[in-house]
Amino acid sequence: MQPENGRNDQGTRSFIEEARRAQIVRAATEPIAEIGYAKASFAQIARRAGISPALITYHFANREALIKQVMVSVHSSMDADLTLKTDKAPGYLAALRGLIEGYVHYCAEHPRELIAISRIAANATEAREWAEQQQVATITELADMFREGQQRGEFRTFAPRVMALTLMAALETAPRELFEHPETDVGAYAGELATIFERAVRKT
Amino acid sequence: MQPENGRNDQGTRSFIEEARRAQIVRAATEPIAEIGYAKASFAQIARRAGISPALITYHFANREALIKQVMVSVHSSMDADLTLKTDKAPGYLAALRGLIEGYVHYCAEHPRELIAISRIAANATEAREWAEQQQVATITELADMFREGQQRGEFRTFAPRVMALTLMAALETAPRELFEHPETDVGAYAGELATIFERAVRKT
Amino acid sequence: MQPENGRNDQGTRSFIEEARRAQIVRAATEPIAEIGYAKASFAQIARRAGISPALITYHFANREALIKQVMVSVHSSMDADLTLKTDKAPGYLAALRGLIEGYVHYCAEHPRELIAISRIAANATEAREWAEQQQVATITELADMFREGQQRGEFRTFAPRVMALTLMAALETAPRELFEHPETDVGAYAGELATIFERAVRKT
Amino acid sequence: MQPENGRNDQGTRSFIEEARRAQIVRAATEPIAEIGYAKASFAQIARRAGISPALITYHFANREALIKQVMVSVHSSMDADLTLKTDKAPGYLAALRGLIEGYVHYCAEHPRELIAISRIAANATEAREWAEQQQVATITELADMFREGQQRGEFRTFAPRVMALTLMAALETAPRELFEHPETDVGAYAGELATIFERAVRKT
DNA sequence: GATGAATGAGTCTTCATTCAT
DNA sequence: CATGAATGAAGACTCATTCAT
Repeated sequence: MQPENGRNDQGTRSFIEEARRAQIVRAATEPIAEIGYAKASFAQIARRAGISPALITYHFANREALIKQVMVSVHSSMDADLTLKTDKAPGYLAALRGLIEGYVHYCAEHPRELIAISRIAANATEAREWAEQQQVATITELADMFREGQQRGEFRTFAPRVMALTLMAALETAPRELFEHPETDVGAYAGELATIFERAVRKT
Repeated sequence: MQPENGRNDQGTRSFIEEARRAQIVRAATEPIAEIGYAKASFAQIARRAGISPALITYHFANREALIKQVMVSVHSSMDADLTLKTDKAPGYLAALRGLIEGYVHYCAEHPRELIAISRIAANATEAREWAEQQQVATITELADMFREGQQRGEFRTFAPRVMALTLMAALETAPRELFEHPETDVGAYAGELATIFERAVRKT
Repeated sequence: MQPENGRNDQGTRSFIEEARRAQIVRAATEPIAEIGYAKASFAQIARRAGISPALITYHFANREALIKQVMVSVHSSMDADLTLKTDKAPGYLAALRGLIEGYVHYCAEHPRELIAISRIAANATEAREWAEQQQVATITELADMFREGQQRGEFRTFAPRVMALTLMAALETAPRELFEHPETDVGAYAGELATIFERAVRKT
Repeated sequence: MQPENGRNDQGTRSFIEEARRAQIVRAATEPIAEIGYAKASFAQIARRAGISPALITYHFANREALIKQVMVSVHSSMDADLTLKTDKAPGYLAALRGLIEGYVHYCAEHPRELIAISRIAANATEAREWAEQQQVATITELADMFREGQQRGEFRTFAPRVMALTLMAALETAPRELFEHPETDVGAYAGELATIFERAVRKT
């Protein structure tokens, strides 16, 4: 009998429950990144996790739910990592550079996760909607940051949303480049990218 | 029976044959853009084209062949359109601006096609390989353009490949934005994007 | 509009009609022998005949009808050939030898036709029924021949039907052997086979 | 999901797994014998087995695998049965008679199985290859037996291969005759057939 | 908690057959 | 007479999902 997908009466999940879910989510990431969303079947994922396919359905209501959880997990662990690195920058220009370099380095360390979520975003309807909301939020945050930078006089006048979109796009293209060209000098890549946007936003 | 996938002895296709192929390719574009590559089944495409699923197989050897043709068609009509608009720019900075603005305007006119090929590129093996070669070529061209601009002294010193990747990413994000926010002022979007890269590459 | 499958008001077929049918039947034989009954599609047959698949349906009511005609044609041309060679044997033993040797030589000359009909017999229901009637007739004839030979005192006492079945089987296995082992000495094969049955039927 | 076609880590199959496979193989035999290899679809077989077509794919990698298993199973159970009956014959003539009579009696008991494999052998590529190897081996064995019998002086001089082929053909025609004429006196049939070959091989 | 067995819905594809031209 | 275009029925096969154990 299903545990109403892992929640008991208090809506919480047991420890072991949570551990299994995490294991499955992790096991799902690689096949998606490597053979694509469509071919990453439960059979594939289960084999990699060393469990039976039926167990996936036991822990996740359906495929969409699992896929969405992959997105959520990758996003949240990335957020956790990046929040540590950025926050305490001395100004907006510096914060921008910090953000970009932090993200690029994160990409270099977790290429598969990020490729997986890009694959998911291109396919899974429900997960994409969630991701789009996230993205809307992120873009809004970035745009706000740009706007504030402009108000403080650190940034020139430009359309914050266009800049935010462009930055997002530039960041999201990093994982694949780093994955497909592992010889890339990550620090240089990060620095160049930061410089591009620094010049794009700064006055003069 | 099959017309050996549409080629007669001279390797040509009849007019009606060509028209059907084009119709099917067009009909395939929308579902791919809207519900994703994986769910755009023959049944979906055929329903939208008002034909039977078997007719698709009659005109295309298999799914991959259809999908690839979608890519090729979109690319070639885009190339045709863009080639007209660009070429005769008076310098590298102007060429860059012309390229960006031209592309953005094209996106505004054909958002579904471009979204479709981005979805395909994220999934279809054979079509992706073709698309990746195209992309590699495009990036190389862009990088070459940047390099030449540097040699002519119009551009500052920067890593051409990183700039090319970033530009590609920025361009490829345009269709979705314009599709999802139809109220966007296309001219302004194009101008802002061009300015971003202008500042990113120019000296001073 | 269909010519009621090639028959005009008098139930006859025009010359050209007949020629096409013969051409199609001939063209059908080889693919069946070579790639098997199941894979010998109209497309295959039509390509080999240099006509369109639709024309086959135009001349034959359906697949079964074509297949059956292949059987009928092969049988009748074989009968025509063998009748010439056998009839005037001086006795039953000699007739038996003549029959066997004639058949084996015919196999050596027309292996594909005979392989084709064996393939058909193993599959096509309607054609098989016709072939079985033929076979019943042939076996009856052979059995009658054996019975007469016994009455004339040329043959020993044995069950004519079992002998007839065995002879049929032995004859029908010849085409494949000759086709797969083209180096076989046909005359020797025919002689050995004739001797086997000679010894099986003769007195002492 | 699929049990990697029925094999667990030790390469073994569970009892229930094995039982289902056997059931499916049995269920496949009849349609093949009755309506032919080509028309014995998964749907047919599944209906007769009282299971869903998908379950066949669950237990067998693909159609070829199932078909081959039918061949293998029939052959092995026949071999097991015949080995018991023959072996201890006092001489080559007696062995020959024992073989023929044993086989004919086996045919009388399992006509459908033997008809099925003859149908398969005429069609299925992969299974046919396996069957042809078996047949080649059998013919070689028979030919060797004849050759030895000649060396021992029990048999007259004749071409062993032709005799072996003829015997094979005679044996393989038995199932159909016994199936279509159930009133046949099996013992008489077997005896007559044995006598035919006895006379064909013996000296004098 | 976990799984092996089973299935139904859905995939692409093949093919004989139809029909307007 | 002949065919290119088109289709419906059927094929094997995939896969997320269910359920008894």
